[in-house]
Amino acid sequence: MNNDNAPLYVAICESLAEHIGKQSPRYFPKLPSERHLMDEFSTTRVTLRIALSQLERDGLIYRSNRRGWFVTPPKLTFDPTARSNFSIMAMQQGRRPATEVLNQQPATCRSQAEGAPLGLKRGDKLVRLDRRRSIDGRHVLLENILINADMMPGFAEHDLSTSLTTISQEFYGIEVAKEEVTINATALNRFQAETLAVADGSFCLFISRIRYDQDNRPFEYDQEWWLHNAIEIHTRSER
Amino acid sequence: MNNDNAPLYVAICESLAEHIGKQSPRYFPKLPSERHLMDEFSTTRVTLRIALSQLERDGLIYRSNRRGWFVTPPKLTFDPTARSNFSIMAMQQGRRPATEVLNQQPATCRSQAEGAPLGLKRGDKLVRLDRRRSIDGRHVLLENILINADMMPGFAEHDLSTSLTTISQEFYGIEVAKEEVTINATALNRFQAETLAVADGSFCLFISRIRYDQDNRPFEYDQEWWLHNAIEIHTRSER
DNA sequence: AAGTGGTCTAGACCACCAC
DNA sequence: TGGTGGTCTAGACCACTTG
Repeated sequence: MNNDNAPLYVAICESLAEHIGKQSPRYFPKLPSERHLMDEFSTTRVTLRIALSQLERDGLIYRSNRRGWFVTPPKLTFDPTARSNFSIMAMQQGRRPATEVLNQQPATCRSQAEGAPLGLKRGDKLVRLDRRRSIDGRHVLLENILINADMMPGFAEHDLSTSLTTISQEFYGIEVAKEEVTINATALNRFQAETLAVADGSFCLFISRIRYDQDNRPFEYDQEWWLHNAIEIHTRSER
Repeated sequence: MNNDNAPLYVAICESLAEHIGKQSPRYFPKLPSERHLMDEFSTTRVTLRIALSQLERDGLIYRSNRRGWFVTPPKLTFDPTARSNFSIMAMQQGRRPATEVLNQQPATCRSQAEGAPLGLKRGDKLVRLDRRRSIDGRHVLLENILINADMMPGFAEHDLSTSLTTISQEFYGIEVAKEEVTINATALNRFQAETLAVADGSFCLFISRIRYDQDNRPFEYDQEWWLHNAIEIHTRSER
């Protein structure tokens, strides 16, 4: 059955993975407790947790902080270059999206470094916006957004739980003419992990984006941290 | 100095991270042995390894299998939609690239599933090509490539450690007219990890790519596993 | 041959979540 | 309030790398 020379934790992984694979593709239950699983596989908690961490890396299971381990739902397919947005894409894929505004403040640029992506200097006006987004009730994404407030006066008075691109278009006539996207694999810091209710250091995809208008002026800088098991990026290029 | 309520492993992370940050940006040494660090921080190996794993997730350090922990060199910036290739991009960024052909065989399609990305049926001719690519002597990328052999007869007779796109162009007049790219965060399996000389289950970015020619026929299916700390994806889209 | 990382055991205490 | 996950201790043996 199992490769005899493989470490114990690999055998546990395989056994759990097989078991999860048999589940209904629409049912994503909590796993039994660590102590229960430890007994089941006749091992210690340390070893069991190595196995669980491995399955977490593979993306098969995830943990909700202090609540336990759960089977991971399917990833959301996301095209960073598409003329779409989070909510529309989620609903098109039969999922239930939600957006919460965590923090929303008209402010001024704190430093040269903060303003650099938007070409702003210290003291220039901007809007800071932090949002948390969920799929089917599970928090999957944290966003820190900076907006050039001089280009869009009164921006913070709109309902910022909706599509920012739509607001830019309809109220300010600003279109996304160019976009620069950067993708990195990294880990959540303590605060981010807490906000998403996952373990400190959870793996994530960090996507940052600078949006330029028709006159090639950067007007929005977007930083997104996605749980690594919640997103698949799909894009296409024609030449 | 440290947050008193933070777990010990977080304090160890911070201390090591600070120390690494002070290093020269061109020097990427091996860390002291785990037992040495365990003494230095007056803790046990289990706890120390949690800290090291955390720094590994952050991308600050990596491990070379059974040889120890090392400071991570800068990431390679990679544009999957650019008219460029691995070697050119690496050299442009002042790095020393290398490519090894691990396996190269003219063969036939084994199953419906294997041939699906290229629209091939069981028994159709294809070329299987596995390559390993390195930056400055460090293995960072594993590739499994399938090529439609009927579209490019004798493909396997070329030097397949060079740019496949160039071979397609120069010998068969086939250009990349469209590309579909998928990016997932996942983990290496045992075999892949061994081939890259890293620990089983190392975190990676999985990039798959289907290339279509001028007549919209898929001719190459490329699967790439990048060490997560070796690559940053950067792309731009104009509208 | 010595030392290293990879794996594993058998416990422990605490803070938090769900009942 | 009981059980859970989060964290930590103090050992151990083995396979492999390095000198």
